[in-house]
Formats: sequence, C-alpha cells, structure tokens
Amino acid sequence: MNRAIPTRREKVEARESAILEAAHREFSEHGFEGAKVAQIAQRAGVAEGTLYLYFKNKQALLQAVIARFYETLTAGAAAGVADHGETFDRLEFLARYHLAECLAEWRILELLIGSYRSLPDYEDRGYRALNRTYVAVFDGVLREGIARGELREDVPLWQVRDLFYGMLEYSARTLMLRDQAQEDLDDVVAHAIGLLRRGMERSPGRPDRPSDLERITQRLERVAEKLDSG
Amino acid sequence: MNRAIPTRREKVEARESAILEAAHREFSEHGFEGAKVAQIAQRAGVAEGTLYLYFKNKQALLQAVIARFYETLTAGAAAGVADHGETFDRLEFLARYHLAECLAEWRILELLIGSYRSLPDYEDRGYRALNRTYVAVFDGVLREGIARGELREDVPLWQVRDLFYGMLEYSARTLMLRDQAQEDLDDVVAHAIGLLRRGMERSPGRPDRPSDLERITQRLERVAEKLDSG
DNA sequence: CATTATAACTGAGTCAAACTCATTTTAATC
DNA sequence: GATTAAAATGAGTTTGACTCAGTTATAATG
Repeated sequence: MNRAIPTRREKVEARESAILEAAHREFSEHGFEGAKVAQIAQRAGVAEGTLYLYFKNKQALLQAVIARFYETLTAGAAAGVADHGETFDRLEFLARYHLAECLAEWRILELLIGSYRSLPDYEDRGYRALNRTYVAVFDGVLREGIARGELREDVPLWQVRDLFYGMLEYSARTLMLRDQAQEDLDDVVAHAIGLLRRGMERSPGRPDRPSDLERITQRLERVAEKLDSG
Repeated sequence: MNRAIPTRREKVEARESAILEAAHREFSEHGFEGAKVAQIAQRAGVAEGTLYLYFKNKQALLQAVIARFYETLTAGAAAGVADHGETFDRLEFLARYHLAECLAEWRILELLIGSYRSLPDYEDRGYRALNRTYVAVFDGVLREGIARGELREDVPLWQVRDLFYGMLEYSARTLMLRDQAQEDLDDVVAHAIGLLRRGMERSPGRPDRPSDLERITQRLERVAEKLDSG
C-alpha cells in the first residue's frame, strides 16, 4: 500500500467513506428531516455539489447509511451463530446481539423503520433485500432447530421471526425511553428466551424445570467467562 | 340542532374536523414528507394561512391526526375487553382488534412509529401519554389474569406487552408487504395467542415453585454486579 | 516537459414548499 | 346600521434540497 500516492480510485473511495460517516452522524443526531445536506457536506469536508456526484439525493444517502449498518449487523449475526452449537444458545446470542445493536444504533434503526413507508416501490426493494439477508441467519437457526426435532413445526417460520424481532425492537424502545438501556439487557434477553422456549420448544419429557435451570446455568457461564477475561 | 344557522363555535369545530380529515387522507396517501400542506388546505376547503391558525405546523397536524387515531383505538379496545370474561378470550380479542386496525390504518401507524424519533423531548410527551392510555387496556387484562392465578407472574408486565404488540405490528407489516392482509388474519391471531398461552399460562396442575430458582438467580445477579463494579 | 483529455469538484443560483403577516371578510353586539 | 373582535386570506418571506456552468486536479500522450 503506497499511502503517499493514493490512486484516484482510492481517493474516491475514501471520500465516499467520509461522506457516509458524516451522514451517519448527522442523521443519528437530527433524524431525517432535521439533517441538513449542507451540514453533511461540511462535515465530510466536501462541497455540497460533490455530495450529489456520490449520491442521487438525501434519501439515497440515508439508504446507503442504512445499507452499511445492515451489512455489519448481518456479518456479526452470522459470525456469532457459527460460534454456538445449541439451538437456544444461538437464539439467545441473536437476541442479545440484536438488542445490543438496536440500543447502540437506535436512531438509525428508527430511520430504517420509518423508511419502509412512503417510498416509491422501486426504492424499498433495497431495504427488503437487506432485511431478507439479515433475517436469513435467524431463519437458518430455526430451520435447523426444527430439523433436529428440538422445535415445534406447527408455527409458520415467519410468525416466529416476527415475534422474535418485534418483541426485541419494542423492548429496545422501552429501554431507550427509560434510559436504562444497559443494566436490564440481560434480564430482557433471559425473559425473551424463556418465553420463546416455552412457546416453541418441543417438550421431550417434563416441560418447565430444565429450561429454568439451563437459563441460570448459562448465565453462570457468562459470569465465569467475565471472570476469566477480566 | 339548528343546522341552518351554525354558531361560530360549531363552524370552527367543523372546520377543524375538515382539516383533520384532509390531513389524514393526505398523510395516508403520501407519508409525512410527501404530504403537502397546500394540498391539505385545498382538500379542507381552506386557505393555507387558515391551517396555521388551527395547528402550529405540519408536525402538529400529524400529531393531531395520530391522537385522533389513538383515541378511536383505545375506545374500541376498552369496549371489546368489556365484552369478554376469560383472560385468553380478551387477549385474543385484543390481538385481532389491534392487528385489524394496524392493517386498516397502516400508513398512519408507520408515521406514528417513525414519529417517536427525532422529536424534541417536549413534543413526544404527547405520543407517550397516548400510548400509555392505549396499552393500559392490555395491562389491565394481564394484571387481572395474574390476580386470578391464570398467568405466571415472573415475567415483567412491560416485557409481555412489548412481546404482544411488537409481534403483532411486525406481523402486520409482513402481511402488508405480502398483500395478503385479510385472509391470514385469523391464522396469525391463532398462532400468536398459542405462543402467548404456552409462554404465559400457569399450568393449573402443578403450581410451579419459582421462588427457589428466583432466589438463586437474584443472588447470582448480585454477585455478577459486584464483579462488574469491582 | 508541454499539451490535451477527462474525471472530479465547486458554490452561486434555482426552485419548491413550509411558514408569516398585513389586509380583508365575517358575524356577534349594541 | 355602526362597531368591534374573531376568523380567514393569499401574496410574500425563508429555508433548504438540488442543479449546472465553470474551474481545478489527474492521467494520457506526443
């Protein structure tokens, strides 16, 4: 890498990245309406006109920011799932991961939710594709759980998915509104997984007992982990 | 009612109503950005300036539309609950009602969801109050269910609420995107209630003994806390 | 190195749409 | 019918997204 002499391509990419970074900050701080294109340009160290060489309009700029967010999200989810073998370990990871990311990027998430609406059809194809890729990770976990005979198969997959993500995003909102984001995260995840387990687990012998114990054991494992790393 | 000679107060109220009606249509058709104040004024048969005598700005206009929607929603929910005695009958009614209303007023709902964001704090107080009134109906049903000993009490009420409404709104979105709104409604409600029942119903046979587990869990949490802060 | 060609950039200017306010209209009261 | 205050108007202001004719940087060529 010859940093001294950046090629034209490199310069363009660096600039695009700078613009996206600036847009991300501006949108996070002020929402879509409140964000000013002129301000984004200034933050990116670029003239306002330049910005329109990189992105068609303000809406496209937001879409690019969201696409970037989704890509990171999907990558993290896939990686985490690969690290866990048990179905409910995987689901718990996904729940914690999704909730944590929602809390960290709440403003962007709100813009995403609000962007499904009121777009010409050709515009929202992008969002739907991004979303489909992301939830494919969850779908895979669930399908494997069903194949293993650990999950009931009488509930349509998409409804379980809507329950999972709907519940988590509403919980994230509640936590945000209460300003008690971090402290209750484990609690929320534990109860969410508990509800999901009771709702979806195929009862092999006795129902409730093992799940509660397992939950506590898992929690204990995480504490132990912290001890090790700390 | 002397319709021939409307009093001044009546005229003002009729006009406000006309403006709200026009705004409702315009916002539903074009979203917030796409809606034009001039168009709303024209539809209401009023000059643009007049509109600003009734509502501070475009945002306030949307808020008024949403408030109206919420009031209808709350009234319908309360009335329906009064018609049912059993806890899970009530919950099923609420689920079907909420889902049906979400589908009918989907565009308004999206605007509502998108409006929590990016408002100065003093603005969103209104939304939160409206929401609190609405979900109070659900909370009442759940509290009574717990008091009757039909529901487990170890899951925080707000988390059950977030699960319920989060799941339903995500399901509504999915149905909307698939354009198969009406036919699957009963199906969705049935599965949603099934999941909720398995997740929340207290098995009448064996009264579960959560106290031991709970005590252990809480003890563990306290240890974990100490580790974090230490 | 000089010249040319092309890609990248700029910011003053355009335009659309939310919002204002001086003026006019309406209707209640004497 | 005169008086007065509330209600309504729409031309004008302001703001901010977007455009485009002109400029500068970079690469290609002789």
